[in-house]
Amino acid sequence: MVTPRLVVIVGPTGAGKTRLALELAARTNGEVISADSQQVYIGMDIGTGKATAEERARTPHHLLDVVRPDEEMTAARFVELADAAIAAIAARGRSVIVAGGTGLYVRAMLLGLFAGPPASPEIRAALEAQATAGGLAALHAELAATDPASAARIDPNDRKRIVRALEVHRLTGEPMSAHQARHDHRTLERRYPARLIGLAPPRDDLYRAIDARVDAMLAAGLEAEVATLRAAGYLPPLRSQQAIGYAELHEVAAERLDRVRAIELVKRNSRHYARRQLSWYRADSTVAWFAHPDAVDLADVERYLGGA
RNA sequence: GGAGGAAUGCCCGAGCGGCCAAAGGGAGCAGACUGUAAAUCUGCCGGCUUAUGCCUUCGGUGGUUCGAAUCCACCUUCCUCCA
Repeated sequence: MVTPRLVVIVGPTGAGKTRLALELAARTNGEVISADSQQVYIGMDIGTGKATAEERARTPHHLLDVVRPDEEMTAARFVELADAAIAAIAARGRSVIVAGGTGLYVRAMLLGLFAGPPASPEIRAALEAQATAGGLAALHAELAATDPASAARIDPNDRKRIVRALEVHRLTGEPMSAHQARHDHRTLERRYPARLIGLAPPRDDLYRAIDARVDAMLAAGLEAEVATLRAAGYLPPLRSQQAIGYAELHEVAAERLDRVRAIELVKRNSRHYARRQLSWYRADSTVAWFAHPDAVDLADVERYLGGA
């Protein structure tokens, strides 16, 4: 059995990835896999911009609603689930269309992650304690001693990466950089043949679309969605509740932030996020960019999926 | 009509004779990213393609001074109080 070809649609929020994915799926008898780190959460529909129930009824979607908001989600887990979904779709003889907003997930799916250990809550807690006691600088110094290569690449202020690097070292007795050297993204072959399509509208249009999208989410009941999440006990310290649109509205619900200001912040944070997405994908020279979903040559993509 | 106060870079805002192209924040722009990634982190941000370099800035004009965003005068606009 041959590995299925993938069409992967990437780009910032609000660029029209979902729309394009849907069009492509309809046209090629395909199914959609969402490569989005927030759409995986059950009960977070409006704010994460998930495909609607009708759209999902028409076109099967995968990797949506796979974990509760209080569960851990990781890139590795995403890859497992995506692999299973891809295999299942291919077995049905349908085409696979990936719509990805989360760069790390897309890359992990295409290139894999180094064979390292999963996160260890105990070690992380110990490391965090060490950081609060001796300062982040002390942790970075420790990293410099055990894994100079990683220490050189990781900024002394980048707490999360310092912790992960130290964690990998403690768990495997080997520097993280050694693991990474064995799993070099620059030279690795893709796990699936894929065609990457990037959507990048002119900046002004993108920002306007993002603002409008936030207003539409609010109109669609984002606040009620947050209220439901709260009622279920899903509150901010949770990673899922730190998602843009949710974090700000939780603050409003807790009466710590003015609603109008919160909405401004959601828009601004969405813009910032869009920029980060752009800079992630721009670094990938294999992406073919289009300013608008309509600019994509669907027939050409269809041919690719057909094996041409 | 009278008495005070304020005008700073895209925005907010510090500065109150030299160390100021001017703190800090925001916005904007660029980037990093290998199991928290909608997270986390970095850089740029008056102009000059690079700069320990040059040029033009702190409402306007004119002064004082070796030297002014900082002091003085007048003008303009805004704010507060009295009438």
